[in-house]
Amino acid sequence: MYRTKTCGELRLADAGQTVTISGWVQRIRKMGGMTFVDIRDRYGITQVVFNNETDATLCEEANHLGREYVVQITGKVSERYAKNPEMPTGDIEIEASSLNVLNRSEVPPFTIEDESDGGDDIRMKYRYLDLRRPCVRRNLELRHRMTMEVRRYLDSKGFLEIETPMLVGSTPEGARDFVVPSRMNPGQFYALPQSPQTLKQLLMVSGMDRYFQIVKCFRDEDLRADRQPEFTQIDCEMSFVNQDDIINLFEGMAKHLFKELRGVELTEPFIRMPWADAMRLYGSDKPDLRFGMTFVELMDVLKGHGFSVFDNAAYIGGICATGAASYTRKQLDQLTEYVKRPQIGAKGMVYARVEADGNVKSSVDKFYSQEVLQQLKKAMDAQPGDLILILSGDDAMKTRKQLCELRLEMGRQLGLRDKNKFACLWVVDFPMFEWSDEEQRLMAMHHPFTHPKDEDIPLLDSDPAAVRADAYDMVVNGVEVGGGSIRIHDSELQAKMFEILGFTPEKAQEQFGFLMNAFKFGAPPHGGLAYGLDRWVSLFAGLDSIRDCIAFPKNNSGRDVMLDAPAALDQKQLDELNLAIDIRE
RNA sequence: GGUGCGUUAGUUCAGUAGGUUAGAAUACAUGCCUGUCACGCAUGGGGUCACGGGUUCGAGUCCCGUACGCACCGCCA
Repeated sequence: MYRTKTCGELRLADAGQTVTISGWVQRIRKMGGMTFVDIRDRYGITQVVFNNETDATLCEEANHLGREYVVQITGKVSERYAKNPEMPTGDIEIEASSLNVLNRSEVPPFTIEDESDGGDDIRMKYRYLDLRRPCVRRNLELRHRMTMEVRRYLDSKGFLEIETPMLVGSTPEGARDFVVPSRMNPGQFYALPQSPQTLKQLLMVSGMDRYFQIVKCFRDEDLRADRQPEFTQIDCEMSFVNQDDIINLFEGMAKHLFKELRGVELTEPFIRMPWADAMRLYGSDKPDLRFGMTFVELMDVLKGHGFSVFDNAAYIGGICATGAASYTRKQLDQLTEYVKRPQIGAKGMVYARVEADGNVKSSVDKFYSQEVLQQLKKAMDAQPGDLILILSGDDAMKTRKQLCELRLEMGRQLGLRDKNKFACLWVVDFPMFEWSDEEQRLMAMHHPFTHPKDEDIPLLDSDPAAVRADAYDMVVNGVEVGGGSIRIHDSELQAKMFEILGFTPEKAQEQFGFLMNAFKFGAPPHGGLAYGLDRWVSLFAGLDSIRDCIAFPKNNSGRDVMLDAPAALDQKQLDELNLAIDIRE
């Protein structure tokens, strides 16, 4: 038997017992005649004491242990002379009577403790050591608890967990596919699923009624802190439901997760904000509602006073930063530089302070009378001590996105984006299509299986860009944590959708014939939603990157530096797969 | 495809205006130490300053390029 107790469970009440523990050497403290060794396992750290007077040979052995040695220790649990209130096991120690080195360790490339890692590169190369650090391990424990709660919740609602294949066909719409060559079908390729979207719809045609799957999805696109090429979705689909049914059920799940995993009771229904409002008030389809600072349109107030930048602008929008009138000229210049960065692209920024006496002092005073500035103050609902920041531009949507970046930055600077505060909402009524400059055609904003709003179906022919969809995203703290839609279940409407998206009937049949055929055999009305598991865990754990809650993530370049993947194939493998490599410049 | 920041001891970092032999902490090794828990003290080993080129009498330091890492834009139905 390797152990009778773990390193996290012994307490004062256990004193007097003889126990055996196994674990890794965290740290050794040699005091001369006695030696303390901290032993770590997944459950905690327990101090073992070796005493020269009790057993000189054993104590000498302990002196030659190294960090991360794997050891098995038997001894008597005893109350410490000097207790450590910082440790859960700090009241006791084990007086060692035997020491068994189960495995030695080289000196690790970085010390295994919360405060230090070797930097991202070395952490990932030695990820198995990184995962020994409690702060990283806790993220995986949270992830486990979340998947368990998801299964518990969905099972209680009658969902069936059904697996769908990882080797599927490539689809043209959406992200790039990862492809897998078929040895038995020379020159042909599988693709890894970007999501089980069409398969889960087919399960609805099958009458499965309620499906879910905690499933890996694959997208061959560039990475970000919140984007990995393989990521995990909590993928769900339901039959005989409308948008409200789905939103209510999954809002319930979100509240269940908040309660069970964060101890946060969310009693109010989540706000349901039309996409158009989100864009108008926050300049984003995933607004961070932890703070206000909503946009106010100022064209009526500020145009026509001789300030040509505003007079020529199609859109002028302002935000009011409460209490920020004390911002210095330098801070304001830095903000201006921030919004002028190429990634944001604003031309400039105008600011106005509301002073203690109620007067407004702006960066464009020479164009505006105090009377007009008072109108500005009123429009912004600004109080003495507040700071008004204004952006303008030719293109309302682009300017709103710039203002959105400014709002988020101000929120950050004013400490309004507290990781322990949560603001949840649904963004609903997304547009059905968006124009792609690159492809010179309309693209599905959500995906091509999304049902248009019934009242907008007549517009499909006359004004497709104005059609709204039965699509919805859940947004928490400015993060899109999930999204879904009611699907089309009528093969004719689906065919029409492909037509608008620029598919010929032949192409549509070739790519999605299996789905449209299935719809001819009694497809029920259905819809669903997918939550991003990695993003939920990151949100609850307060992580900056989803990498930290994935056991073995890819780096910024999509590489696994531990496995050194991807890598070239040898010629024999290429031959078997009928592949030739031709790398272009 | 693009922008920004970074790369100095095993690790985390400092390195002044371009000037002798590149420092600190920590880790590691050895010794001392019987109540430590970031123990302490002493001694010691450890560096192709990412790589290549350039400017200069002289480059860790300035310039150009490359590689790698991170963040972001594009992209992500």
